[in-house]
Amino acid sequence: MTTLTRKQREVRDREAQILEVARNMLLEQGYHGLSMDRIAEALEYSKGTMYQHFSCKEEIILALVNASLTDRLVIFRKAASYPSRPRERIAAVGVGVELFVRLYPHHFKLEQVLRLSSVWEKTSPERRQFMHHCESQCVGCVSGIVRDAIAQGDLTLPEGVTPEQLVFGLWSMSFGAQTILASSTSLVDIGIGDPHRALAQNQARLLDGYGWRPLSSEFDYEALSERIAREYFAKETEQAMKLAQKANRNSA
Amino acid sequence: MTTLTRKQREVRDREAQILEVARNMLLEQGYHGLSMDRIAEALEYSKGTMYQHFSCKEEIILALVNASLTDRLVIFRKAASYPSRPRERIAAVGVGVELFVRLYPHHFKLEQVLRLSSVWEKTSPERRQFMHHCESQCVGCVSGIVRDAIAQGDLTLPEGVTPEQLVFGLWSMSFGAQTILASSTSLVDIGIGDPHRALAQNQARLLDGYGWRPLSSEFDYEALSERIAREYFAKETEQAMKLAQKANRNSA
DNA sequence: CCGTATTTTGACAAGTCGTCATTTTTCAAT
DNA sequence: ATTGAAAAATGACGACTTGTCAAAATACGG
Repeated sequence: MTTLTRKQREVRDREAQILEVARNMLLEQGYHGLSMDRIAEALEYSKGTMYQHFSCKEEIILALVNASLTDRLVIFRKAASYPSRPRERIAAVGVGVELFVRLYPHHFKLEQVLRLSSVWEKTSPERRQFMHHCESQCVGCVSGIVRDAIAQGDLTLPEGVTPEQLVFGLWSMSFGAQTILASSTSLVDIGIGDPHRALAQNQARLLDGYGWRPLSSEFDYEALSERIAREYFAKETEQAMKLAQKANRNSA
Repeated sequence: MTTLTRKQREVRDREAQILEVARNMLLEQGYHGLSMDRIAEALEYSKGTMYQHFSCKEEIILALVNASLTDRLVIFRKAASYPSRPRERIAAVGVGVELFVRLYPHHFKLEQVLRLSSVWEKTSPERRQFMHHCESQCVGCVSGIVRDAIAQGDLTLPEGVTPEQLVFGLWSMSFGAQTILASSTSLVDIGIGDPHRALAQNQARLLDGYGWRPLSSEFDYEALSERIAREYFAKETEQAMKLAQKANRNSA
């Protein structure tokens, strides 16, 4: 397996370096702050070499997004395998998403850039496909849980409503909230003190609205989430903690 | 009132022309397709003149967004004044948003661009403030309805849940769905045939989840929405129809 | 008709991206 | 070691940005 020549290893490492530098540039200086010249300068390579790794800067952005999306899928799969009633497995997905957001605080900013048509259109079919794969697998994880709930009699969807429609509800709410969060300075002004909590509660209420049992009033939702985070996602939670501490230290 | 010199009128008209040209450019060629040079060329003015109207292209984008946002606020206010039970007034807001989306199909694409930090940061405080004003007024409209519902006994929010939190739920879901819609080619692949309908139903279920009466099962939600669109928003609906026809003609 | 005030202009500086002919490096075969 | 062909790295270049500003064109009151 490890039959990579020194050259090949060098190339692979450099790719990682490019992504690392690009991520920081994007984070610190936004989309316009990302420039091929400056990445090359930072790594002490020429611009031409950069273009041997990525055909344009949009490809770098998509590569970054795909990297976090890969990890998100791992989290989704683990959450969907949480050995419990479907309603609790959905809660585990919610916990997973929150952990993901904490582990990749930049992800939604990048995804936002990527969704611009003039950025998206420059990306390669290969990377696009990979992204779509990750996305549809994530949707599939959740709709699988929905189907299990129906099979077990915990949930009955009305005529004409598909599991995917319900998943779309959770997805759009989560995506919307995270995007607003990532790009809005002042959510507190409007009266939302703890947006993550608000999101979790709203999602729970959406499921309640579909009559998915047990209803959020029938069990301690917060306690469950906390337990899932602490026990089932122990490793990820710890990692997120460390990252938060590091961020604190840097800002201090 | 009409004490504008010919010169002043010229200037005002030109501003409208700039926005018109810029909107089409953005729509047809995306963010990267918008260039000051090309706007100037299209209007047969020099670039310098453009910069007398807008200090940068980001300002143009925000001006466009503010224009549609102004109309959105009008729609929200009208919807909130729908003379009926709060639950139906909320439905009217939903109808209003859908009409808005149809009247300004470009709005969410532009808002998406605007939310990029590197775009937002270049805009002027005056225009930012105007946008925030529109947004908080819209949120205020909806939270007013929520408060009315509580006062009338149709809705009881649990301890620690504010009306704004519920509004955040509706907002994030709507925003998320519209953004996904505006930037995703293939929602059908995932199994969402009619996203607008799916959104409306999910929002209704969210309110059901909070126990806001009458529940969506207790009245014909679709019929109500249709009636509101046809009767209460007659003018706007007709306008949207015309726009759709025009779009069809153009694509044919 | 004149002189000032305002508006318009487009050449310019500084900065992008992506290309591609040259140069440099690598490495297997001698 | 030496060679020479293949692969990789380079950076000057063309074509594009945005935003500025001295100079030219225009407007307009007296």
